[in-house]
Amino acid sequence: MTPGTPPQSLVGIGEAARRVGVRVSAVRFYEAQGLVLPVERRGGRRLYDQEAVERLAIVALLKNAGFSLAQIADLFTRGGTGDESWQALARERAAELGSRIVELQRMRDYLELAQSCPSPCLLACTHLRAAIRDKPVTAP
Amino acid sequence: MTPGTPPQSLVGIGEAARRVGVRVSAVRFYEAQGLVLPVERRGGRRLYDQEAVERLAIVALLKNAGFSLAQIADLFTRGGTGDESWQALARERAAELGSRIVELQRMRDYLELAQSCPSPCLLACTHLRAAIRDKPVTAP
DNA sequence: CTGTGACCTCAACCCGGGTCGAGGTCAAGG
DNA sequence: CCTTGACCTCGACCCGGGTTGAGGTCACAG
Repeated sequence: MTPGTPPQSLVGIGEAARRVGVRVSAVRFYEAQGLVLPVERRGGRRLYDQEAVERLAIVALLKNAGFSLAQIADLFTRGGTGDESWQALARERAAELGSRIVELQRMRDYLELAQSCPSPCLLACTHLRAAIRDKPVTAP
Repeated sequence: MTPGTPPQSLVGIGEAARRVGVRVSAVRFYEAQGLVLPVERRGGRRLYDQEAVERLAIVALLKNAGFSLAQIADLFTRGGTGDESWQALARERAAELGSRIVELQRMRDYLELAQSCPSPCLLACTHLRAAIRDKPVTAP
């Protein structure tokens, strides 16, 4: 073996899934969707190196952040330059996340206000009523 | 007609849905799930008053904030006092929302960093790699 | 009287994102 | 030798959250 190449520590699908915190079935599913690949197969079995496990972890991370599998695939398959670069897409997504965050913050604020509301039912809570009156409930 | 009772302005399901920004089919679906009810039916047709439309709007709002229909139903059907009060549940949900917000903020920060990353592919982006190394990628 | 439009019910279907189970292969250990 | 455990494939199934379509009922306009 060429010197300087350590054992690489390949792991099976079970171990890979465990490390990333997803189920084995999900890993296979992601593979079927083209999101992740084992570095190699030995006797039919998938083997993952550090790189591949990290890729899986990135999928899990993005998914957890609310991206759909299709969006993740899109991020992965784009090139690094131009208008259609992955950076451009990342910018878009970051902006979307930004507005999502603002929405959630408003919601959290309402819920916190609501905690000190004496109404016997959430539906009677004036804070929540206020929340919906802020929005285009009664639209154009 | 008793004096002092204005026409109440009842609207049909189409108008109610339009005001809240959801589809008619979704309104019926929510009704089937017990989340919302028309104030009355005339000749089989659902009629909604301001109150009912607001309730629908609250459903839409909560859903948009990431609550499942079951969670929303739970919020609605709880009483106003004690350990199982809707306020208590609102507190829990607010806390969950809080951690969700933090996660999303981290993700947004990573994506923003990533925009200035020269890698030809997102998978090579060191910022994102950093993101996953912060987490329990390689677990216990 | 006949459209047209808004509404009704009910069952079937769709999509995303997986999960499950049957039936089979392999390697290592007792 | 035989079991055990981890893995394989493939097709069926599940759940949430709706959407669609067929077939029918109204009310009002022309």
